[in-house]
Amino acid sequence: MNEQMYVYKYPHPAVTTDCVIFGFDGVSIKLLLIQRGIEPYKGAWAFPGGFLRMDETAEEGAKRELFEETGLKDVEVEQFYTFTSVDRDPRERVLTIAHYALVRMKDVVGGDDAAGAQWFAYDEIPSLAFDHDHILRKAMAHLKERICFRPIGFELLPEVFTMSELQNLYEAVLEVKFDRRNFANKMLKLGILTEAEKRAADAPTRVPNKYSFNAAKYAELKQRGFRLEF
Amino acid sequence: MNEQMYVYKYPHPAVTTDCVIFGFDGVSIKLLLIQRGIEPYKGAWAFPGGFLRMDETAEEGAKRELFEETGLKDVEVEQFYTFTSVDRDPRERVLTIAHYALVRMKDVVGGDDAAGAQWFAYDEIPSLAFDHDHILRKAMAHLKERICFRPIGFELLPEVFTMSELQNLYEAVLEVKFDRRNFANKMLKLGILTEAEKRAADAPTRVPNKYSFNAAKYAELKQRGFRLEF
DNA sequence: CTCTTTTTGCGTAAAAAATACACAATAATA
DNA sequence: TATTATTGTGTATTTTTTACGCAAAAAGAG
Repeated sequence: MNEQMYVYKYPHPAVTTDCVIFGFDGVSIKLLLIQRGIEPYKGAWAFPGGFLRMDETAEEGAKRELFEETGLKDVEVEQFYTFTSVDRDPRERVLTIAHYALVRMKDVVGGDDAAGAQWFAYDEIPSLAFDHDHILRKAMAHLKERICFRPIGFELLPEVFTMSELQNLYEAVLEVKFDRRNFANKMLKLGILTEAEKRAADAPTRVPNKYSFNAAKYAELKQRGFRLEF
Repeated sequence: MNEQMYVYKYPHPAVTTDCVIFGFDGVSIKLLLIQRGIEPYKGAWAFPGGFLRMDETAEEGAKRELFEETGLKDVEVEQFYTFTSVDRDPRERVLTIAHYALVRMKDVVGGDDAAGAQWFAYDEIPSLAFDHDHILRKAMAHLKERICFRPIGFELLPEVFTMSELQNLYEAVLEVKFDRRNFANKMLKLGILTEAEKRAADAPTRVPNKYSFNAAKYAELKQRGFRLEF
């Protein structure tokens, strides 16, 4: 235990990072929360996160905390907003640099294990610690915007999926319904889908076609962006 | 002069806010810079900004610093990214919460007066202090994205303007050229333009039509967003 | 096991939107 | 005074979007 103190000539805020982690179970969007073990808000649910260290960037800090609290690693997190309300933390002035990430739900090891990390559907989220309700709303809005500019399926869906699953994902995020044929046409025209396991043409069995993402084209579109109009 | 010190149990970063201010002179996009009066980077050009106070949000701090350094007030600034590289400031660990705003150039009082604030065309910007080159690139990318989702003309153009001026603005930001008739059609269809000072139909004088923004519809579109495809 | 409901594959016709493009008159510039 | 650039005006063509029906198979209900 060391009693070192840090002294500055001017007041400094504390800085934390938080991670809003989105998943998809085939039907609806889920969020990964942890139950706080310490005060303040002990016992309340919150987004994984914690104090930034002096030798790491915000992104590095977000990834580190995410791993420590949920076991998730090798996740691309992206900063989306810094929350700076003066009284958002009862202890002292604390800013939080909020990040989000999309993950396959099965990649989270102890879904609801000892780690205390657990998935919640968006409309079943309990009251959250700090201003995390606010962060949640902003993150959701961010995801809604993002889905129209960059593909998001690769990170959220299993390797191989059906067109309906993809459509369900888009409908869940955007909260709208699409015509199934037009949706498929639009997606296929983007050129990021590969038809996987083509059914034998002679087999008249009516099983949904399976698709996977063409990683190269997906990455290119994600990089370059596009405009999806719905 | 007070010698007060601020003591924390854990190290805290310093936090600043910066403002990237965009203007438009009818031909090209301009940015408002100030010349630093103190070390580090004394004499170098930089975006207006400074240390966050403990009793203000980032947005409030950004506006305050902007006013102090350039005289600009009543400007809507919007946060777009927080820069957290470990060594971005030689003095100590400093994060900066970067904001941007669109203003009419004439609203800046002493354009290049004692205040030391001055407009620079994007491609004539000198080497900047800190990591402000980096901030600049990110801000520019941000503006490019934003122009496709929200109208930006109202903040940058004079009250009354011609269709060519509006087109020049879009071409300058997006670095492309449009067919003048198609551009006008697209803009008019958005419904945010009002034809100002309609020329007498009998006056065969070939002077450009003047437009202004319909503030209500502009605000609605800005709020709701849209998708401009070019 | 049978019946009902839902999902799937397949493609086209109609409507809407985007694009390319010409000419004559005026204003600005050389 | 001559040359160049800008402005107003509208249409034909191409491309994109949208709405939509049917029959077979799978899944679910009873």
